[in-house]
Amino acid sequence: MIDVRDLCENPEKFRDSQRVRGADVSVVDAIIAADAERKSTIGSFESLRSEQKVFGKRVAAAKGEEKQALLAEVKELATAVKAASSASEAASATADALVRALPNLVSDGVPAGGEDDFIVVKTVGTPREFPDFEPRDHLEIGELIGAIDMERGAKVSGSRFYFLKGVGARLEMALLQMAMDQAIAAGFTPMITPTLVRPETMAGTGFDVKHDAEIYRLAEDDLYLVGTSEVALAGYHSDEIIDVEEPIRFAGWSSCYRREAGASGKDTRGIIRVHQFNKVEMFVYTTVEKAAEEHQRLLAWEEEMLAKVELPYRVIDTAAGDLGNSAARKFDCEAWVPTQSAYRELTSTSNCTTYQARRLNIRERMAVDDGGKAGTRAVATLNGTLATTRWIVAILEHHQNADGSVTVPVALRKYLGGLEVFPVL
RNA sequence: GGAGACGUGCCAGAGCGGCCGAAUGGGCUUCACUGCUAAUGAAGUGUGGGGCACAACUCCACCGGGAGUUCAAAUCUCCCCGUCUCCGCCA
Repeated sequence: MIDVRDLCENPEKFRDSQRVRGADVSVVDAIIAADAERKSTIGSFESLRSEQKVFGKRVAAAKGEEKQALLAEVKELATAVKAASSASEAASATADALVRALPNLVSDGVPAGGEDDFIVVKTVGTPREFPDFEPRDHLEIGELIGAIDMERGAKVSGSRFYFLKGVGARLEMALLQMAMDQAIAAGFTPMITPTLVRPETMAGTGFDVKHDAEIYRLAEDDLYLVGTSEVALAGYHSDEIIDVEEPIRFAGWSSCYRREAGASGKDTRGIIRVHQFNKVEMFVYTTVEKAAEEHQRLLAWEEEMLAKVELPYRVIDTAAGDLGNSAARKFDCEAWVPTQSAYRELTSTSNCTTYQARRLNIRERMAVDDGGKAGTRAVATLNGTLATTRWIVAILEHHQNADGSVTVPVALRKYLGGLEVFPVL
């Protein structure tokens, strides 16, 4: 969530942010009003409560008849306190709900508009031409080399489920391992995270547990399957005061689960859009001041991975309306998928500034000059993809040969026992 | 799955209806002492929120989380979460 004090002091900044997102501007004023109401109800509760406490001391000191008289008198006050208390709780809850529903303040420079209004930051490499043969799509190749079995995935688990088999399974492990190794070399702490989390953790990361159709729920246990290890990694330091003098960098390895509820009919072929996949995700806790430059670093690490698998790609600066609630800015790396003649998202890195940290109550201690009191403030969080199952799509298609075999990118070979080609079976 | 114990501040650990935001010890910070280190002494040392100038000051809330009893709850009751111990069961 955002900083309410900031919002009350600079409402126009937040209205602008809502505008570029194409979101409702009036909520800004609704929040200001709700916050004023919250303050006024807290004020009346506190003065009544204070009065009650003073009275309570007199009751404790008194004896016999005098005590009985005081008790009779204070009972009325007690009901008034109770009423004021519930009024202030209700007002706080209302204000809180409004604030939590407000998406993050969009960073300066983010293009306005929706999904199609992104800016291409740069394009790296050139899409491969296929002058000598008609390229096969990743599923056709995957079946030829015995890497992907969609049919049996559907038989066992339903649509959008699959088996990775043989070189397919090996490729995925190689990819993720290479991502982990790169992260570790860069100073990240490797993490294998829970994939079922509590509602508070889900909500803290910015997901709406009740309404988000993407989330798998285990109603019986009130647990939620994560769509990314970001959720668990953000929750890791919840309700803590941490030291982010040096950025805390985690590389999370986990399976990810997505219902893909709004995507029926979209990307139905192959493993480009599936209910379950694996991912290595970078997650960073840092200061607000350092967040933007860290964001660039995350992007650079993603590009380093893309270079290793030798794929042409472009980087886009996602438009405000397509940011999601938590992000203030988001860069996607999209690799060229030959049979679709399109760039498809392989990585996504978001700067969530203090949005997630506020929801999850993750703070840092501020520096003090002399022996005075040290305050706290929310940290910034960022995340970015290093590798996912979807990368297999681009790798198989881009590196395919005329006979259906696939040349293994050089950097991956050492993770595949030196294998240079995935042969047709 | 069954039985029980516990959950307090940075840590350890008291408190078990009002005198408790919370003893005591350790840690940490500052100051003093000291040739340096150590030792010793003194003071300070939570978070969030309201009033107010986001100062001083003052008030309110917080003793795992939530609900309740009471004029009053860290302290009593209930629910949830977590930790530990024992028994059973099982990859």
